[in-house]
Amino acid sequence: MHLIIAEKNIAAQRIAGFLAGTSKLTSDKTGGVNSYHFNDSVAIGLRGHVVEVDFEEGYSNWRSEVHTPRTLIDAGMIKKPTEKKIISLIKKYAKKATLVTIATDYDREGELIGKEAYEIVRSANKDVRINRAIFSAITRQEILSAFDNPTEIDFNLASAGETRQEIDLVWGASLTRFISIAAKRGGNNILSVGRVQSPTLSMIVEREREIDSFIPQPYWMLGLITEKNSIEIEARHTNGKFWVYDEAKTAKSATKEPLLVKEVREGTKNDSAPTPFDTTAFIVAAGRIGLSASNAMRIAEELYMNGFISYPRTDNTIYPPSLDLNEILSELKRTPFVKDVEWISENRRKEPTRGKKSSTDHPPIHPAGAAKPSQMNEQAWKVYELVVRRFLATLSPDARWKTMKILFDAGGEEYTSTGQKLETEGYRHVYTYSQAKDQILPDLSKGETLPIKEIVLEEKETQPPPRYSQSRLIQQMEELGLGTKSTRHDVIGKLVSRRYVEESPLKPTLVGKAVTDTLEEFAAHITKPDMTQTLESHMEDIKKGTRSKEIVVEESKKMLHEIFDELEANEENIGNEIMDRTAEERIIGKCPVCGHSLMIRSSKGMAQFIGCTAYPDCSFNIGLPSAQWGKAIKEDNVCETHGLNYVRLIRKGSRPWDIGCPLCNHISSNLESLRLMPSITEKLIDKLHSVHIYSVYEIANMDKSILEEKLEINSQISEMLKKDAEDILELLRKRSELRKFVRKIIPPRKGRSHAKVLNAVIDSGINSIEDLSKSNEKILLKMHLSEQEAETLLYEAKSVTNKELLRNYGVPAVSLKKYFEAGFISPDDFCNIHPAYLSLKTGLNIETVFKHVNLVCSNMGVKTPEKISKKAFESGKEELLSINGIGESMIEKLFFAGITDINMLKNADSSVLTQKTGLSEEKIQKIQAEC
DNA sequence: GCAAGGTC
Repeated sequence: MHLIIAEKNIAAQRIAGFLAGTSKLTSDKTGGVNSYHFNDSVAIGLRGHVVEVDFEEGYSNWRSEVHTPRTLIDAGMIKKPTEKKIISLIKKYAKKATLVTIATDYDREGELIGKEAYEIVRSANKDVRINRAIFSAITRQEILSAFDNPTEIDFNLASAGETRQEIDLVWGASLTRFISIAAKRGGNNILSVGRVQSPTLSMIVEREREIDSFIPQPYWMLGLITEKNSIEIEARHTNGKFWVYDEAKTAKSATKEPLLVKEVREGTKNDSAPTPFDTTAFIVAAGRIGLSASNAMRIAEELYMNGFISYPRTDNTIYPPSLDLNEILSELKRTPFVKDVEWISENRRKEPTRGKKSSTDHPPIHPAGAAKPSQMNEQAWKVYELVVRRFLATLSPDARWKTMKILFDAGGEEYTSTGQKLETEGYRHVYTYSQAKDQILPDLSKGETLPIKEIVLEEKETQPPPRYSQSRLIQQMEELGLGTKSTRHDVIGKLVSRRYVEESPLKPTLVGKAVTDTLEEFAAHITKPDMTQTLESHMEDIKKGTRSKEIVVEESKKMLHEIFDELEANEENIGNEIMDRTAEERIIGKCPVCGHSLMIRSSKGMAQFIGCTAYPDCSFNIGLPSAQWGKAIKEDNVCETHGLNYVRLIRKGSRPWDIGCPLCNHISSNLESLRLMPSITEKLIDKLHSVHIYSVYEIANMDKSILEEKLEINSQISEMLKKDAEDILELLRKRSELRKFVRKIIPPRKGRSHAKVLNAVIDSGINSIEDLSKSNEKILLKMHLSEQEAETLLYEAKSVTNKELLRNYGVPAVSLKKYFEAGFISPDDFCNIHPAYLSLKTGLNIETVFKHVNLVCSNMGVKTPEKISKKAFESGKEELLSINGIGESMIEKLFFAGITDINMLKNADSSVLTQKTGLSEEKIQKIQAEC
């Protein structure tokens, strides 16, 4: 059997399709992994890398005293399977295979992925022949030829890839751990370092430094406006920027009529049709139509999966000869772009345009199938259209512009004006993304004179360089060789999620700057693109066989050790420096009480709050929602009233929660509860606010004398306020308990949120679970509840309240559970139902039951029933059972009536007993007679 | 918990 292993499922499917030809092709799914069968062959797709490198066991604890970050440098490495199902399926087929062909992508990572597959095959089958098929496009022609002329795996090339993996892991992991530990950061706040991310961050930081240190220079621009045939013409002084005002002014005063046309230069300008899309060019073009890099890639991936466009991750800008451009064109006739396709067939250029980079991995991004707008959403359609139009543009002729440049003389001062007109539309007919702007000048001829309508002297300023946009940064990364076509856009996402940079345009945060500066000082190598460039050249040597992986890795490790010498000697400084510089990230303004700084802080667990840096001298603080709702971060906006930065809670995978000004939020969220205090007045609230007391909690917990002093009130009022505050706190506590309770029991339904039910409950004066338990179903039915729900809620409320009451009376929880299970849920049950019956139903010892009944009754002020000893109780029961006609079920009824022995039965009044037991008088008299 | 590289 012939086993074919491709890099991904779709590739396996398409390869199988081409190889099967007219033979029957079937597919099969095992454990979520597809395989494609034809003749005696099976094709399976990997999922890129199916194993990953990691450190051997024992290095997972970051804070280990023994395995410090430095020890990672020389730690052993293992390959961990990441796609176990795929691996086991490959092993299964490998055992039966007589030939295995590795058909992964034709680039370095593809070769490494191929080698990983090779090793998996070998582990299951020592002898099977394994060859390699190479192709740059999954077209029938290329695939058939690749399988007709197989080669061998290039182990040198794969080894170059492994070198990269090891160096990346060792540098990345050791430095990430070191710097995170030094700055005391863990969990979501680690400070990551890497060969690609750190130089990328450094570029953003460097740009920000240029912007910060930029000193704008004033300059002046001189221009004039003239006119011919009512067409206005603007002309600029040929000096360009005047750096000295006086010079500009002199030139302006010298500018005099007549305005003489000195020269008219006409020419043409070629406007080349664009080259085929590689990933970077695609991202840039998508950026121009308003898509972020990651969105563009996500959509392109979708279009690829649905067969509308070719593989979107490529470095190639030259169509391979095997790509049938005519076939694509005829396919596109079935799209709304049919008119453009027809135009191409009449105007097509001889050869398609070609870019500078040809690579072996995949063809440039091109349309792969016809699509209609109804098959996808609007954004996806925009992307599809872009790919189609770009493809058509690469087959279109260049555009041509007619240009005109006029030189004027005005009293010895020279001015110039340029115009342009699209002469040949060319590719612009189909590629409509940049508008062709004509700037038409009227016909002018040498020697002609014109009037000067206006002379304009404008003061301007030089501008700092702009911050990077995502696509500009991706272009820059590509130029420097950082990252790959598949990873560049992810790197930016990584920097954002580490909170090193903020998006659009990219701006470094304090953390980003601090980390970059530290690395530049102590580990400069990893902050520069040179590291990648050197690595690339070493990998080239490994591929050629002139250098070994071992030597390259060893050299790299040696260098990293030297860096660690410096780092470890300065660990404390490095940590303090980063912590100091990033503290500002959490300072949101001045403390209204003492003027020191207010800072976002977090305590153990999930609690977070805003506190004063002068604590404990100043205890001003504002509580924030728990971090489970999101981590509090400072925003740029500042509250006009309080001068504090806004705060927002961010959590992965959810929308951010905007708190706004934390003090405004604090005030408004506490106002309602302050107003619940009976003794409060609006005037008093203003007074409280003016001395920075905002919550009931603060009043309740504040020293009485301090409260008097601050509010200038007497002891009587302060006492009242504190009493009120304590009551309100208790009320709020109970309400919050009630909320939780209702939430737990009543499921939310459409049109009936928990909030709606809860508001109705509180509005009707129910403030605690206890209130609820004393309520009735009629009231509850008004609260958007069904009868069933009202009943459940009432029952649960009673049960919770009673349980708490009985616990307070001293009934132990374990016994309580038994009473509840038997259906005795209220204190009344304990006083009204005879202990004998309670004991029988719960299985609890009679003496224990008496003890509990005693506790409950005395607490409720009810007389306790007369005690019976265990011995008397048991013998009484036996006596009763010995009477003819008394069985277990009648014992239950007798116990319920308080009859526990023969004597009591004999002396009982039969009519009373009838009532209590529900038995007929006749029957009672019969058993009484048996006694 | 760490990198960068595949792919979904």
